[in-house]
Amino acid sequence: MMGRPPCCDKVGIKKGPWTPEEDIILVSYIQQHGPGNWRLVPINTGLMRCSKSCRLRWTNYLRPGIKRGNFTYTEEAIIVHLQSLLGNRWAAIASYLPQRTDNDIKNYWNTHLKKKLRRFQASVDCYMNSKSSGSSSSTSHELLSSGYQNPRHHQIPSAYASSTENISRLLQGWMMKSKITQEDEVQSIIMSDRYKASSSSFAPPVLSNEELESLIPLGNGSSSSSNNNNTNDDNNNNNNNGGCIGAWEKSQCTVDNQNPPLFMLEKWLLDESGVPADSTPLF
DNA sequence: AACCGATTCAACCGCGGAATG
DNA sequence: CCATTCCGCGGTTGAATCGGT
Repeated sequence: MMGRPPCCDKVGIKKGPWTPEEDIILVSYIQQHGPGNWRLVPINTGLMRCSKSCRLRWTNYLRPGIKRGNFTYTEEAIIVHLQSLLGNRWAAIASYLPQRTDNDIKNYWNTHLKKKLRRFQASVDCYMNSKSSGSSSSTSHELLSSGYQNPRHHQIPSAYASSTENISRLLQGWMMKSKITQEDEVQSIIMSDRYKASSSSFAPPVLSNEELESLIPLGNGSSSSSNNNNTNDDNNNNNNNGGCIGAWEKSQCTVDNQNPPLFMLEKWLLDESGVPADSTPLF
């Protein structure tokens, strides 16, 4: 026989939102067999879902250790930073934030951060124009703190989101039965071969919270004339030698005529998150 | 209270690379 | 190698929800 055995056939496949009953079936199956081999999941469980849908449901909502709800300013800054380095490689970005899924990060970028960036760019343009005409005495801080508020930023999770959290909680500890901490567990899941494979050629280090935070040096005003028009290919090159942090450092000193330096954006993000820009540096 | 546009986010789709025989 | 299938990723969709009028 050539190639792999055929996937589940597409006849009678159910689509749309998952029910709690389906979640329980999926979770208890994975509890017994572990994640992976998705082709067999609908066959063995009787779920009328395709293997893709099962994998997506598990990786994005049911697996233990997923953090839902509002993104912190630290997470925002990390995402902005990594997006500038890696482009829209959400899986790679998500590997730096083990508690967040690529889908969540992608959604958050598209619904929140992209708008913030646009407003930020507009503010900077406005500031640059007023500077060149010499007509304004506004500080960049005043300009960047332009009072944007997302009315739904503190949205309450839906009832069923809570119930999936509960299902996840039931699973806490099943995967690594022994003495490891929950955080270790999350990281071990993320870095298991299966999840590592999802990052394909990109294999970043898994960072502790402290290390993550140390990646966000705020208020560093250094800049150079280097160009920030990173292409994805450029970023891939950076990744290949594990040089992500090196590239990161490069971006720290990066500014061009179109794009403001990242530290300004981070400062602005903090402003918007209600963190006093001039308060004691967090890191 | 009812309508309507805007927003969010869970889920789907299509593609490309990896894996397999 | 080649054909076939699996798997994971990123882009997109659309139902649910929110806020304004």
